[in-house]
Amino acid sequence: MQTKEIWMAKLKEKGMRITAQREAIVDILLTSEKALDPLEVYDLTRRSHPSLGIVTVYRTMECLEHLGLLQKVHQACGCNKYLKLKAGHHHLLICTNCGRAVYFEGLNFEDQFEKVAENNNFQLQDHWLQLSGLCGRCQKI
Amino acid sequence: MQTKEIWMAKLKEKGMRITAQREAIVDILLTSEKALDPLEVYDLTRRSHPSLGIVTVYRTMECLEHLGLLQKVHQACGCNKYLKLKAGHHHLLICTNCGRAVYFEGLNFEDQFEKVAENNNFQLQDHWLQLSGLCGRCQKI
DNA sequence: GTTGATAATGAAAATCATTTTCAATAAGTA
DNA sequence: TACTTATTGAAAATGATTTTCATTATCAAC
Ligand SMILES: [Mn+2]
Ligand SMILES: [Mn+2]
Ligand SMILES: [Zn+2]
Ligand SMILES: [Zn+2]
Repeated sequence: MQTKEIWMAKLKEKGMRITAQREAIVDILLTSEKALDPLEVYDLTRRSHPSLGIVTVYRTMECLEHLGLLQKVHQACGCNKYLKLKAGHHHLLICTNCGRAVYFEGLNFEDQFEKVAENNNFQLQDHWLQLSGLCGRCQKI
Repeated sequence: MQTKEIWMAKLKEKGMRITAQREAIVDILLTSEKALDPLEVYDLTRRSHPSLGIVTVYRTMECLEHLGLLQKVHQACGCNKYLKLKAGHHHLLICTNCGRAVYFEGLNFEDQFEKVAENNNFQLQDHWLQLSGLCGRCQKI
């Protein structure tokens, strides 16, 4: 099953209807290599679906976030950008020039985080790690 | 020299004037154990300075950020909160219940971050690490 | 395939946070 | 003290997001 089919199935599962607008928005989000904000999604989606309203973009993205398919990404350029979520435990590497986002794994700092929390009398719940730099393409420019 | 004196001196250094409003806002920011957004600073400062306008809070906080005295903190509850900056390289541990923020040091992952970036053909520029959990006081409630 | 209940849509209005404008005021230097 | 000019706060402007609501479209039941 393709990712898009999985996403649409999840929508259906929750009793939501499959509409042309939702399909178009999902297409954009699944294709994008970088996190997008609602206005960016709106502009990109309108190329193929000019009558789309931005309200529908807001509603659809919020809904996809609740379904665990999109996640919010915080960057210097804004905290209202969303990226398709990858299953499992990962962290992000983001290009400061073009915004390309890459999930990476392999680092495991949990124990050290636990120790720091303990030292400070905190009960650790979560952690947030994000790397930023220039992606391959953007280094050459 | 007290921290407040250092802050006021930095303002003066940049040709800015010392006003009662700025002093009151700085008092609140230096006293707070957690990151605050402009509206919170406004409410807290108005207790001692009821005629204060919120525009002045926005302007003062932006200015303190540019001076490197405040930093923006990103949290689930909002990305417009500011915390007094600590000199040197630190990371934050934030209570998800009360917002208390603690700087910690001692962890050094730079080499591993470098390696991850390299593996992904990125030129590393920065990293962002933040831990969250329940602080000592909030665990007991 | 029709029908009907109701979820979804988009335009417009409302709301909320932040920024800009501007006349009055206050800080700090001479 | 007098003067220059940065600062202030009210009000207006802006920009992003949310709400409202009449219309339309989906999809399950016939
Ligand atoms: Mn991790
Ligand atoms: Mn670090
Ligand atoms: Zn790039
Ligand atoms: Zn706490």
